[in-house]
Amino acid sequence: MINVKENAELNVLNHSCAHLMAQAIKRIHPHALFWVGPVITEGFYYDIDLGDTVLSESDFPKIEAEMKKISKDGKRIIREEISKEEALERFKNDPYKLDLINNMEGVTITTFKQGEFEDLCRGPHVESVKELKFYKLLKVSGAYWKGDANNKMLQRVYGICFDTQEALDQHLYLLEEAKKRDHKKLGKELGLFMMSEFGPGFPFWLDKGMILRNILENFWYEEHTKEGYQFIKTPIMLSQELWEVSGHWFNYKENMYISDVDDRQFAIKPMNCPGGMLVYKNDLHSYKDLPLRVGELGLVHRHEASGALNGLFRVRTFTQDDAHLYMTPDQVEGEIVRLIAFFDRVYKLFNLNYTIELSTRPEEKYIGSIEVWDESERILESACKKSGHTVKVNPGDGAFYGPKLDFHLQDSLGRAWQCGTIQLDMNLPERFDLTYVDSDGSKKRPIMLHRVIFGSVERFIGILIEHYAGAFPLWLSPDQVRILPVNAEFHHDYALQLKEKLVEAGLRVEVDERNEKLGYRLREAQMKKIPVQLVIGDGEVENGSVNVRRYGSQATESLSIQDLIDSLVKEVKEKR
RNA sequence: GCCAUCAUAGUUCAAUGGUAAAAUAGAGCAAUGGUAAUGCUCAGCUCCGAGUUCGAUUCUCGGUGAUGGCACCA
Repeated sequence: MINVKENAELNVLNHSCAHLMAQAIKRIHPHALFWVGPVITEGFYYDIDLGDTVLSESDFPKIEAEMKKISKDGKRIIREEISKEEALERFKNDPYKLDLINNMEGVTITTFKQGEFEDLCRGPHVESVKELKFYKLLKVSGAYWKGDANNKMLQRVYGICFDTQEALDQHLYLLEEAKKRDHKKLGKELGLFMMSEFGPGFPFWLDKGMILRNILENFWYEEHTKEGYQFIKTPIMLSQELWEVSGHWFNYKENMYISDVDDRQFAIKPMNCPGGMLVYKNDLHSYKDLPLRVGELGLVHRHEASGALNGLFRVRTFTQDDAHLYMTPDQVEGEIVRLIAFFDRVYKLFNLNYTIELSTRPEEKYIGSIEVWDESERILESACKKSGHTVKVNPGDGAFYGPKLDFHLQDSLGRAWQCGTIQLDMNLPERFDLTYVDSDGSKKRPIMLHRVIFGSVERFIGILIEHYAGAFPLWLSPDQVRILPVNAEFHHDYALQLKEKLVEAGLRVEVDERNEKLGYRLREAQMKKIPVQLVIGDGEVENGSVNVRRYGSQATESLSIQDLIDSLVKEVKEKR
């Protein structure tokens, strides 16, 4: 995907296009009032107050036609600097512009005018509306005024503009490709998971999806074992008192599912940490035990807003690949360097590129001293640098309990996903009074980190589905090999023997012996994106070979059974 | 939660104020096949509730769910 925002020329083009769209809408709906129309990563939008008029995508052709007319007319776009008084006078009938003007202090106020349409704007713009030729309106939605849910909702129209027809076509093509990869669609087609209206936001995992999940989770356990983690499983339901200690009862209650058990209230856990704290406190810890790395694939439930639900990307129950790390202050930096290397290894395996962002102390709502925050942020940043990463800083974006590093993954279509995170927690160790015994026999407070690599297993699988477009590498693929006997009857025995040998070697294999022509069965195997298809007929039976065709390739290759097994087993082992 | 759009066989979809066309998947029969669809037959559907109407799958309202955004967020 093209990042319009980072390309100065496209940026200007898109912003001018937003004005062009506003002008067209104003012509069609003279009562329209406009809030702001910025450029975003992919195009632009404009927030519009149309009173009772409702825009829908079916209005786009009309608006686009009007835009074309204005563009053809070719008015110049004229910049004008005006005084605040002049601005207030000129836009006196527009409450939205007045709001903007009244909030402008010590800046030059400029307007841009094209024909009859004038808009308050910082610019810059293209010279003339003539330059705006290759654009498309994409979607319409509601958006809160000033992004505040307490405010009224405006209508937001999205569009995008390019400097050539080819670039526009390319973009629209990528949007279509993304649709084809939609994990909700592929998940259904490949039998990975399902949704039911009886459980909105609660995915059902199907046979093939469970295979994928189990592979990922086993992989996770193996890698964490290598990294010196121990594993626990904490209950999904715990009493109110615990959530009061952790603070969730006061800060997160509206997102928790709560139930009466005997005479007490219990909550289903929205996070794993409080349970993890209890495990830590179950033992006395020596400084010699640190750093202590405790992992949990923890099933959590959160009552997410109904409108937020989205396939596997946003669900109400999910499994976090969580871990809590406890350490002494002087172990923090080394531990984070180690974590970053670990994250790197995992993401690389999936061919996912990533960037790291550091979120720092919030302006107002935070606990602990500024000195400790500054020191923690310094350590996080320095660990990134030592790992050879540049860090983007998001000032004030940290949690109230500590700063964090977020890992933003880029999938094969260039889209970004926030998955991994490393968070320093200055809150829970205090609340739960965590201690370890130091070398001098005194009790000390450990530093605690939360961290996830996948983020949630569900979301990560959703990303993988779209990233691979459903065609998983061999080691991840729920179905690895499909055996296709040319004639179900004649080649039956050979097919079963072959399957047995492959299964013996640890591969996931099915024989398709249905009474259908080879082409028919092969087509289905291709559509199910099964990595390896083995055709066996008279020739293969005769010389004990297999005919191999890989997903996505037309080429076929003849191999001995042993060579096939060796190469597939090697491929799985190397996680290719 | 908010705004908008949508809801028809397992799936993908057509049509209609007089209970619905098709493809694909499924079952049966015939065909014994060499790298993306063999033919025939059968069976299967209007999300839930109310209203308008002689009659509603179609119109209206409410509910539920989904999709695209907003707000929230792993």
